[in-house]
Amino acid sequence: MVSREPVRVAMRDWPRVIMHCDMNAFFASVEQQSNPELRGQPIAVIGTGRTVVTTASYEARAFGVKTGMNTWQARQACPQLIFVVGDNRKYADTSTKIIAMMRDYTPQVEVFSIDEAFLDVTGSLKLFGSAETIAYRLKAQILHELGLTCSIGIAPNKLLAKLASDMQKPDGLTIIAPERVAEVLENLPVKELCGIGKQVEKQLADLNIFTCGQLGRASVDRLKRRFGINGERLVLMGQGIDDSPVIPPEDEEEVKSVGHSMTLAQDVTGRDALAKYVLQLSEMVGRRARRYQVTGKTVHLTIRYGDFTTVGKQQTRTSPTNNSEEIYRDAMAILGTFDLTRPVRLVGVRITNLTHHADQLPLFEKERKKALLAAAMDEANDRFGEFAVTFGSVLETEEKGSHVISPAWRPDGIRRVDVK
DNA sequence: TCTGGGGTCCTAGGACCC
DNA sequence: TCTGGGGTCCTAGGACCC
Repeated sequence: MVSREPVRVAMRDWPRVIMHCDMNAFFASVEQQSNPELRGQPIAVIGTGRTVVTTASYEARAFGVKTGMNTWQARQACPQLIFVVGDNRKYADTSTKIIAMMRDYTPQVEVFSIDEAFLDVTGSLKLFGSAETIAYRLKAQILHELGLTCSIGIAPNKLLAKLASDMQKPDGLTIIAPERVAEVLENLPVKELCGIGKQVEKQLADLNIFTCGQLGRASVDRLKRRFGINGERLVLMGQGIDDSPVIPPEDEEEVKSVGHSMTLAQDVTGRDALAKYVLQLSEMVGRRARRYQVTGKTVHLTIRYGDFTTVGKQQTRTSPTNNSEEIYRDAMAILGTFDLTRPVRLVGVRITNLTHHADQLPLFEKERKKALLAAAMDEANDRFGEFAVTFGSVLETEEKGSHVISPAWRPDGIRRVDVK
């Protein structure tokens, strides 16, 4: 069923041959490669401020260090743990190199996150022999050039390829052939499928559905009543059916929202104290929106109180904007409607309802000046680093938007990998 | 010293218009 | 004057993924 050793599977008979490649402990492995002293050591990649473990090396995992632990918990699990503050640029650069290697085998590469990708290699089999050959060559190339390992799953669709890549870690290669699908899924807990989280798992358990086998045999009508339009998809997932295509970056849908949020170093009370964070976030959002050439008609502000209750409000404008000051003004107007006598832990600003613009300047003098000023500030920021120049009190804040990192973080340029 | 950050999609209710 | 229904836009919140 699931093969550890190479098996000669006649993949040319498969309707589609999909690979999923998942980098092993990506951030931690990159750090261990760039600093030999960290190799073989238990390390945890973290952010700054109130942070959690983003990635633990396999050495650290052996002690029970897990993603999502705070630093105190991680230290408890492994006293000799070495903490490394993550470096997004480094991971983005490495990721870009890996994507480029993948594109040597097929243009059909979907960047799922900074450390995961799907490849549709159906059309590449003739040239390279088999998907296994491609997988081995890709693994060897990534190991040789970057010193990194990955786990690869090969299956007839994305759902199963992703499941397969998860089955052997690190450095695995797992094939789920069409004729083995039913066997693999029969006793597999539903939670193992990508798309089924804790809540769906619980609701399925209420219906006495625990395994994919049971899910696949469930009544579509019954699941539709519980899950609405997702009911049918769930049954199909249980059967291992998934027709979703591999979508290369150039065919990706346009981005639908742009936002930033930050957990503050300490809980903060009061509008005035929060204003500078809202300002900084608005500037970050505006700057990125301008870089993407999008404007947003709706501004969202999110607040998380010290007790972790999270509230948000949105406000739709008469005209879309990507101007930091305008975003800031709207965000502050929303902020004023919340109870700010309670300690606030997190603040977030986001714009949605986006319009995508061609490269052009506004028609009216006032708007044109604003846009030119913003463009000049963007250029300075790009050259001198984030937040070197801004219109306000951002420089007074201690936290320079410490961009806490995540393996799912999409670096600039990854979304739009050049075809050439 | 519990609990990060950036997204997408879905639901459900209300306003408003035809 | 009263009634129903569909479409669109908006808002709040939550599930889920990395």
